[in-house]
Amino acid sequence: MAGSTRDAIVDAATALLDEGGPAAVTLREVGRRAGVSHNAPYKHFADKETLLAAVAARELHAYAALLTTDSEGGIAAALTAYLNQALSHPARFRLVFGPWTSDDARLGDAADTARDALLDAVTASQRTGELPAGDPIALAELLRATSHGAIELALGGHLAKNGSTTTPADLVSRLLALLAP
Amino acid sequence: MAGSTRDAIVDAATALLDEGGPAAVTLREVGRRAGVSHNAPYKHFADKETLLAAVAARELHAYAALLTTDSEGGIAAALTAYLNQALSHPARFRLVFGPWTSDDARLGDAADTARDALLDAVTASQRTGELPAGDPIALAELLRATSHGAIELALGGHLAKNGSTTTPADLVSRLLALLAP
DNA sequence: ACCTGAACACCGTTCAAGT
DNA sequence: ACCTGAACACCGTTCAAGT
Repeated sequence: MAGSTRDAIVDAATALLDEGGPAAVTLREVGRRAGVSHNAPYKHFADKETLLAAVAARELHAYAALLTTDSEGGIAAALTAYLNQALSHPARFRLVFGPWTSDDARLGDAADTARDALLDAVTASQRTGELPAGDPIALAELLRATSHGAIELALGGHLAKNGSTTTPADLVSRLLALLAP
Repeated sequence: MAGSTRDAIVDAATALLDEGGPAAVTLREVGRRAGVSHNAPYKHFADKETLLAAVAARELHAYAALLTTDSEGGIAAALTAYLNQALSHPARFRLVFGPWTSDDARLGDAADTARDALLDAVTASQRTGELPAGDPIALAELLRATSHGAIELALGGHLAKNGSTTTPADLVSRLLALLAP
């Protein structure tokens, strides 16, 4: 079972992150859950940050897969899948797009894969007329910015305040309506 | 000098946050810089999180002030000021809109003040015709979501990649152009 | 009311040693 | 090649005591 311990470590770290945020991810508890000693992770990852980078990379690949699968339903379906994944795994979302001191190569590659998947969904939707012509990169960046901001505001409780019942999906829908040719 | 020690503590925490991110804000270093012992902060704040909440509340008031002052130049000027403040103090931005386990009352009030200031800028711009009629709250939320997402992507290095030179200001400008009546 | 110094529990990381 | 147990430095927090 090559990499079985490594996988168990990443699984444990992801579960702890989901349960209690970054503060709950201690190498001691990770080791305990993975059935190894508290410093066995150092045989697989340089340090805690590199372990978290592996968790983030895995999540970025999940985003890429979602965007690819659901882009057949157009950009609206792809973005809906993106929002759902982010909102149901908030700690992972914040980890992925939070501050990274070291630039792990795997993490950068995973980020590129997710970005490319969104770009493909945008160009496909331009062909079907769901989105207007023009630079697809700029279009993808605008869609992503609004989606991320909506997610962040929702996670922080800054949305749906003072009688407002706005959801991230509402904000993205409105942007798509503005963009529609 | 009532509150002088307290101010020195908040100042030191803010400076450490700017210099090295949240990890650099240790109560021991805060105390050292403020000229007090490493646990004097506990006489002014319940714990580290409450101290950081004070830093965040202060920054939120700065956002509110910027939005109020520059809203005379219309929503474009107000949002430009917002982007500039966020991009020049990235760690504070992430602290303010990051995950909060406790809901400090001061922090909630400060967030409301900033949100109201943006809302005022929006309604003013609706009067001058810079923004279309319609629910100003929904409009403010859309503008804020796009601004926040653009800031987050820029801070994470996900913008201006692969030959793209997009800035947060570009994305917000594009949204404003789409919204213009 | 505000502050200090010692102490405690916990965590990331390193090291010598085992298989 | 992978893992363990002891050890070190550092941090948040608490406590008894001082002014």
